[in-house]
Amino acid sequence: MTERVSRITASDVALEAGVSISAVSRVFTPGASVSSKMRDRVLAAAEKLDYMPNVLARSLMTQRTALVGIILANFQNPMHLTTLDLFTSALQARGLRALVFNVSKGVDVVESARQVMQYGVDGLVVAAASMSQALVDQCARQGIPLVAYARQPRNAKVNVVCADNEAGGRLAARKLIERGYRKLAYLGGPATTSTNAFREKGFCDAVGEAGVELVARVNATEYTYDAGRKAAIQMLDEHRNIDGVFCGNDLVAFGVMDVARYRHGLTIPDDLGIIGFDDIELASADAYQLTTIRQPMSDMVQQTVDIISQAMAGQDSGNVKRLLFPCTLIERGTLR
Amino acid sequence: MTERVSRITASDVALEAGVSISAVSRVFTPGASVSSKMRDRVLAAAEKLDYMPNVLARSLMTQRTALVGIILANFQNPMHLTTLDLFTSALQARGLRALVFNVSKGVDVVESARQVMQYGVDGLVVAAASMSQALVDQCARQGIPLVAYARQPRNAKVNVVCADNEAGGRLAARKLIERGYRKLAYLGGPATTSTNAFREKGFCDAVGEAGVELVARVNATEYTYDAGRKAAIQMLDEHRNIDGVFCGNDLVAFGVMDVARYRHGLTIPDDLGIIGFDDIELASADAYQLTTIRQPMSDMVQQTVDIISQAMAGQDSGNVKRLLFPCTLIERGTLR
DNA sequence: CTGAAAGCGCTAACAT
DNA sequence: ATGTTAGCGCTTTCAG
Repeated sequence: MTERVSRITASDVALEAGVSISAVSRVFTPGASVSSKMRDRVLAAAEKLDYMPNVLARSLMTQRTALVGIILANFQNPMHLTTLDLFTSALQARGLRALVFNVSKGVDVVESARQVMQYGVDGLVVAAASMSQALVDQCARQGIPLVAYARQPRNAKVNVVCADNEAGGRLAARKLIERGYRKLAYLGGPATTSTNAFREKGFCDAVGEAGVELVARVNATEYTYDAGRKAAIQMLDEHRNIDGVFCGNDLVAFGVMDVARYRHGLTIPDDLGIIGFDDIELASADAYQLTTIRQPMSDMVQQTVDIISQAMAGQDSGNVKRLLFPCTLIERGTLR
Repeated sequence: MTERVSRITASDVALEAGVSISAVSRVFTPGASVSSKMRDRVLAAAEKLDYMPNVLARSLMTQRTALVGIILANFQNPMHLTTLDLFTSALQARGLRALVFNVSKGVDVVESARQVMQYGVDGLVVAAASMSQALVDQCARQGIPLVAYARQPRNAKVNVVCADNEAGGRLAARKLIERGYRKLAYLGGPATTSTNAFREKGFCDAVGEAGVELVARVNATEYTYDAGRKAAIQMLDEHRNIDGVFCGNDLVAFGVMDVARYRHGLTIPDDLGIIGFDDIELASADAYQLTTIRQPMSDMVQQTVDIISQAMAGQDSGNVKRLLFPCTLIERGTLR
């Protein structure tokens, strides 16, 4: 019984307005060349029939879809809701749409990328996930701008927008040492992630250079509270003398703090100093008051979208960009 | 210098394999009718040229895009990262893709819906955002399945998948009363949201029916920690005798707990009982150990995707579905 | 400024 | 089972 009326097309509007199809097309094409008389007639007919151009059909001719693929791993880290928030907003502000792919649960990044490319995306951002040479090549071949977001791949031929995690690690080390902590530990995120690698390197290098003892160096299996808690239990049980720890992210830091307080009865920041990473909303909660390192997410996303839209506009300088954004320490109450 | 090679098309493959274009098309069409000899030749050529069919061109004929629009407000509530996680996964599992729209910051839902429809989406889910009659009508007219997710609109003519928030509110009230709390308060989310309205109604009704005193009835401006904290400061300052509060969500509950503990020196659960909503990861953190109400998100998302894909398959019974999912109480440490 | 005609990459009858 | 022929809804020369 459902009257399955197919969508109104340009020719319907043309008929209604008594003009040609091309006329309709021109009215709906930004850089047009239409008389105001024509525009009014067409617009009236379109309004009446509730017409909207079919972007897909259009893209077949224009070779532009205004679609930007976002491949995101790690839907566990609450920070990435902000990532998606910022990306969708920034894209929408430029008239672009986000085609989101989830590669969390063992989904193949390369396969996802292939699928996303079948939609003729005008750009691709791979956020917090690794990517293959094949993917990079394919994008290059098809002239699709590709940017690795919040990731520092080894591959030199791809745009990178990322926090300067290594500098962030050094910053954490310097601050801990400056405040008198002398038995330091690193409790990072998954060993496989590039964020972990750089934060760890920066931290450990700076600790070593200062001649301070690095008591432990552990990885949580995920960037989550539970994983942080589990890792902390093991680490703190084994090394009772740790007095300062730099954590892979805020969630992991919360896990460490809870284990320290509720399992070992330690006082923060006197017995144990803590630094996190990301500055999520709850970092400022009274229960944690976490001193942490913030990355300029807004700027990073904006830059990413800029790179993509510039490349789309053909203002592509051709050479890839590697943008590392400085992190800042947000002082709260977990350092003495 | 960049050799802007346009994408490989079916005719390129046909040429390479020495067959017709239709043959190529058939090989890449699931319900095919191709000899294995042909399939091999085409596949070999496709492989060699790295061909992938253009889904947009295809959808022009098939009238299917495999695109499902997700219009989401409230990118502040960390629970919705789970929402997006589940939706993208469930859609991908069915070969569908998520076209995500952000209507957080004063973006018009109806306008977003129009834009999303220009992409010829096969389905539309409006998550945690209000929708207009116009949108409902337009979807109906074009035969696009539409479901309101985590929302209970007044409009009767739209599919609804939502937690039974009213029952959840009653559950909270009963539990608080059962544990001996007698000066109750409701500290909900934004007054404009349907979730708040139903949770509030259920809670207040049940409190009233039990003849227990409802001391305060307040709304946080957002479903966030900060908003919860602000509202709690005011509420707890004004009403010192409150001994039990049901919160709009877990984040708000954290705010209330922190104000109670760190500003008023109250002990939870002895001086004050707390119940939250959502059961986010941190609800189980040692620092909070929040007793809360969980909605079956997985089931809800699965049902939503089912409704959409059934409608797409034409197995549409025609009548709209209104599914209210039961909530369950997760006991931790904020009730005596 | 406007209309006619060709064609974007693909699928779906229709023949063979 | 395969090739041929028409389009899907739109943009874009090209004439006028």
